[in-house]
Amino acid sequence: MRIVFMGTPAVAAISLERLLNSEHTVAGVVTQPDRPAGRGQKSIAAPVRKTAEQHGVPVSAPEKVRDPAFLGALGAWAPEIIVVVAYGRILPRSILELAPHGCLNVHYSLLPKYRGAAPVAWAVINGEAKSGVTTMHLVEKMDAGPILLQREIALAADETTASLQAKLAPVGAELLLETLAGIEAGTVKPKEQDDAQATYAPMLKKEDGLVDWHLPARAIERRVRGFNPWPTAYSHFNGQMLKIHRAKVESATSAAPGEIVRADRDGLWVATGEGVLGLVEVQLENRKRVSASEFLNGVRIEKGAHFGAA
RNA sequence: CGCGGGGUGGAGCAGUCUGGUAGCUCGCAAGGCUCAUAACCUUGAGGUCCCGGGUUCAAAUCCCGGCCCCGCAA
Repeated sequence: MRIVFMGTPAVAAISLERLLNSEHTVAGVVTQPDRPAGRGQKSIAAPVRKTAEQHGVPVSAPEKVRDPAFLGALGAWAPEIIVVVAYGRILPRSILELAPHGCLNVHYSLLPKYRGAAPVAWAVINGEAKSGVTTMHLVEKMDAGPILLQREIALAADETTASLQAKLAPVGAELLLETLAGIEAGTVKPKEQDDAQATYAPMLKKEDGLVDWHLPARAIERRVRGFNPWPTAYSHFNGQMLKIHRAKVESATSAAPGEIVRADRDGLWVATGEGVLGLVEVQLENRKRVSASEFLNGVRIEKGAHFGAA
């Protein structure tokens, strides 16, 4: 089929790569404009743009998706179907209805669960045993379109958003091809979602990473994994921000949430609302990430020291 | 020119403002103690204080230039 691909981050680039290596024709690619990023002010190109350019596929990166010039170019590519993978923008009806087969979306959850911007992270945060990928037709309501194909995947006990993302990306690329083949053959039948079963996975914010020590240790540990690689779980120690990259759970406790109950070669143990959280790998602001024992080598822990109060 | 922090024995850090014998925790080596131990005690090895200039009687510390790392913000 003749396809226009819309996407932005690395996960999307993997699907695009797969499409480019298939029998389908990618007529054009749409991605987010390069934005100044990084420590200096360097303009960083989105992964999808890099992939497209490596393959010599024309790229459009409109500031506004309703820009008439862009819509004209999109129409000129004459797609039979538009494939959308983590593009990062709500598409207007004019685009949803532009191609004969409409817009096909790859969503990284088992819809109707986890509709929204951060389905992978929330699946980890909520301690789900399984997640997956869903392909569906885009409609105007967020992630509510009819489902085409779906595939499950089990989460590991130490799953992070980063690791799950990495697992899901190739599965999504594969499911995308299957879906396209099914559409061509007329064998996949759209199935309406049961809206009553829908749950939402809102976009994460920087502040979400701030650890609430009143939560149970196991909940905090899941958040540490869910917020990896972004925004990263963090707390405050001696007035400085301390990121928590990895942690583990221990049961017993009898101290105020946030208080350091033990600091030895086994790690840095902090009391929570329920149970004790062992910090395994941390990073003080402006410092490199280090193991708990290395961190403790350089800090002096006073009796009653605690996390939380900045 | 987005804001800011940092580069000190193998690791993590203090010391830099108020120049003058390089310090702490850990690791490592040797010895001791112990039924025993990642425990404890003693001793020891190990450092171009990122690089290059400058100021000074004297620079980890002050000044100029460079390289590298990191946090914030995007």
